[in-house]
Amino acid sequence: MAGQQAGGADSRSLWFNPPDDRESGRRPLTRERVVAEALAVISAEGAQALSMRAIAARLGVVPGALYRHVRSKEQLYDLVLDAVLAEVGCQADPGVPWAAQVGALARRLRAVLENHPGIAALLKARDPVSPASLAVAEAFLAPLSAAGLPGHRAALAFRLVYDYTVGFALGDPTSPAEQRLRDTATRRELHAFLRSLPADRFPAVAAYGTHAWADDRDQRFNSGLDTLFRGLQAELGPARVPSAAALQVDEPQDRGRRQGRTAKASADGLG
Amino acid sequence: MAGQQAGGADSRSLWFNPPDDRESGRRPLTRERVVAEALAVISAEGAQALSMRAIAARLGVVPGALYRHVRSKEQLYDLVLDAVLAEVGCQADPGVPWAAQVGALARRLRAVLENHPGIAALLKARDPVSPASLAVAEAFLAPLSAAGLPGHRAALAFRLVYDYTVGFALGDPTSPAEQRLRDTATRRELHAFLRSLPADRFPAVAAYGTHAWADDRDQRFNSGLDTLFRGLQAELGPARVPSAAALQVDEPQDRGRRQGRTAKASADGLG
DNA sequence: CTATATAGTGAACGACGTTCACAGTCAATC
DNA sequence: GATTGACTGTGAACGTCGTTCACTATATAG
Repeated sequence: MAGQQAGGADSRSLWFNPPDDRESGRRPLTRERVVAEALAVISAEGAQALSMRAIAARLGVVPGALYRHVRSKEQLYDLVLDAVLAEVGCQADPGVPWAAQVGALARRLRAVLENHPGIAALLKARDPVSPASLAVAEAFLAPLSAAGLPGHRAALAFRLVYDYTVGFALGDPTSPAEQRLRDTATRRELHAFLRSLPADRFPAVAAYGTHAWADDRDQRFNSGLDTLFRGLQAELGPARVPSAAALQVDEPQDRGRRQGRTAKASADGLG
Repeated sequence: MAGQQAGGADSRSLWFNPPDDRESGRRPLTRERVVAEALAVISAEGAQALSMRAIAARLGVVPGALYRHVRSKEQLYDLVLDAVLAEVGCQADPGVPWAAQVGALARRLRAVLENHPGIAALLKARDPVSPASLAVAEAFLAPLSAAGLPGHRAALAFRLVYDYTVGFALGDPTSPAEQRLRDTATRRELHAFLRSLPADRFPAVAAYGTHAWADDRDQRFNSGLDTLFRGLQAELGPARVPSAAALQVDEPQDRGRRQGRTAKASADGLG
């Protein structure tokens, strides 16, 4: 909404349209622009490189100017987190089994978090209750409770999947440690080191350790989600356990239970 | 390696044991003392309050002096992480079912992490391969593979439980956000806020949200662990499958196992 | 045209990690 | 016993950070 005060400037000098505000110039600062630039810094150089001075420099402004639009760096963190979480699309397709819905959401959440390196740490450390975070929570809770989990259980299941996803995204693939593992040589070195461990003291690590540290992240994440869903499914009833590998394109299972138990849960106070 | 140069000092003067260093005096700095003081700062004021200058002040020393014993704050982080992980007792009781072993270990890990506020974030962000972290990995992997999970699966299961535990500990109960939730008034406020959400946009959050944010942490952690174990059990097969593959490990490995300095040397190598 | 609100400036403050020339101390050597 | 030399700790500095504050420029209202 902050667009067009350009008219005033135009009327002032007919001859010379200053190269102006069109794309980069003197466009006035707004909170949105500050947050957007913060996101740009994070995407480009990671959250640990986010400094007030860097943002100010990119905006062609002196550091102190930012404090007209943002109370503190802490508040900026909250705004940034909300903006990032808003990038998770929260529309769901109710025609699809619960595990597929929740799985797709978790995958989107992980993708968004890993596109903003270092943001997961902030998210976990602050855990703000913001509009976007509520939308995410709703998107998780709806299919879980529609699947038949009573309210309390649905909330626990949500936190389980959410904590796992954020926790996973924290081991961020652009961190120096993970980056080094991308290099085949260091990977070989790590393998060799792990295998060289004394077999009487670290037998399992020596044997399987390489999978635990160097395996493909996608596979690890999806496998974890599958295990998690199997556990939730078992909780849901001894019915059928869907083969979880292909949950993204599964056949519809049973629909029409949406809005089962909404009324009940409002009865229980806090435990 | 750094222990006992005291012998030399003793032999030097038979008559007079200088009142000295007994408790506080001029005792020389060592890497261990620096790390220990760092742990003390973290336990007392959290990891975000850990500064070189704070450690130096507590040790009655000028900041630059620390750099004689520690290359950088980064290296100090690695040393601190190893020291913290070493506090997780890794001796297992092979007589109990795998889920009990893994569960007990995960609970100990969480307890240790939450006793050092803010440490989980460092652990996740750095994920060092240190002596103590190898010991923890071994303690997780052994019962899992002994339970019949083939090596690859055991490694994935270990990472799943480990990532969940560390991720959970990250939402640290001493953080300002969680601390505020301890206060009944703010809790009521949060409840009221959640229930006041537009029921057409956030029905599930309005109904069950309070469990997701304000429920007891212990209950949440244990419930998550249970769900997780159910998932792993399902993966293990409806009946226990005694896979002959990895059973060498279910023999008690090393009962008198003091978790010693064995692999310590290699820690210095990777800093 | 003047008065007022406001967005941005420039300079500073204190805390941080880190470096470096120097001084103090002790063991071994000449 | 004096000299050397290796270390350990000192004091002061550098550059960066978040944040504050008195100021100036600007744009609108009366």
